[in-house]
Amino acid sequence: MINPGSDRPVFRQLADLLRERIRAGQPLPSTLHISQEFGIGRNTVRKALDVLVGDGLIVVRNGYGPVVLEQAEGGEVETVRLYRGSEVTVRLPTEQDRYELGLPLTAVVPIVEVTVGGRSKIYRGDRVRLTSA
Amino acid sequence: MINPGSDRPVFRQLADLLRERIRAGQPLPSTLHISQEFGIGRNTVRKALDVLVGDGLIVVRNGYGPVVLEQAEGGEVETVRLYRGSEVTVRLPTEQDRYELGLPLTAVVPIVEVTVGGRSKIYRGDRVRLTSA
DNA sequence: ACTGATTTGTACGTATGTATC
DNA sequence: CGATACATACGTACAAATCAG
Repeated sequence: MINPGSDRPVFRQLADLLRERIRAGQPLPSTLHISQEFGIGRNTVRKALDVLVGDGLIVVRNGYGPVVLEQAEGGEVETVRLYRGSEVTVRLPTEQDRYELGLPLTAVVPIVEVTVGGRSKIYRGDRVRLTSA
Repeated sequence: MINPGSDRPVFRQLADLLRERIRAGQPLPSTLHISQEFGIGRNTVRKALDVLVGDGLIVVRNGYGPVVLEQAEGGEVETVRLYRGSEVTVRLPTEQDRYELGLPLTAVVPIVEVTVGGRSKIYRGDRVRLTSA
């Protein structure tokens, strides 16, 4: 299963294993269950989950278990049409952006903000393509 | 300085303080120094640094101290009109992007690529604003 | 509305490994 | 080679959010 002496860190090995489970359609148990199943500290399990959050595969909420997201929306690139008057700005994620998009602290991902008619919407820059309609 | 009983987590409070120091042009000492200065555990300091890494303010390397990156501040913002058929993608800079834009190796800046009619042009994401014409 | 159990969030400490100087 | 500094991983504890009854 997991080799503690491997070159690849435990939390990455675990993330790989959990990724396979998610791909197989399985839900994720609590961090405590996972830590007991693999004999790994809960902190390490949490770090593995951080990786999956960064991949857009799951989200975690306080007091609630990990939630597996739809894989179609997970890594797919969304195409957004820009109508006349749309404005686009790009930035690195603010704390608010990370909260809204479920980005981990260490993920460096461009944020795209599209504003039209005073309303704005943000996207992960690596998962959006804009076309001027 | 830092209020452990605050609603705002310690690592976020610390991240805010360190962000101000970076803005003031100060370098960051080691995690051990920071933890001793503020009386905070090193793990918590490390998490605060994670916040700054995610913001693109610093980078951390194994065996080396935190490195404050150069920030794009005060640069002029260029407005680019997107005509019909334009496509926009966003990414973090490749080596080629850095060469073309003269970006320092340490600068973490989103790159905006505008493609129209097979020709593409890249911009620094923090110095460009796109408007759909 | 309240209680208790579960689960995640935060924070501490400690130890060891690895990279850099 | 030794000293410094970050990376990983363990354990522990308590707070906060959620949920089931």
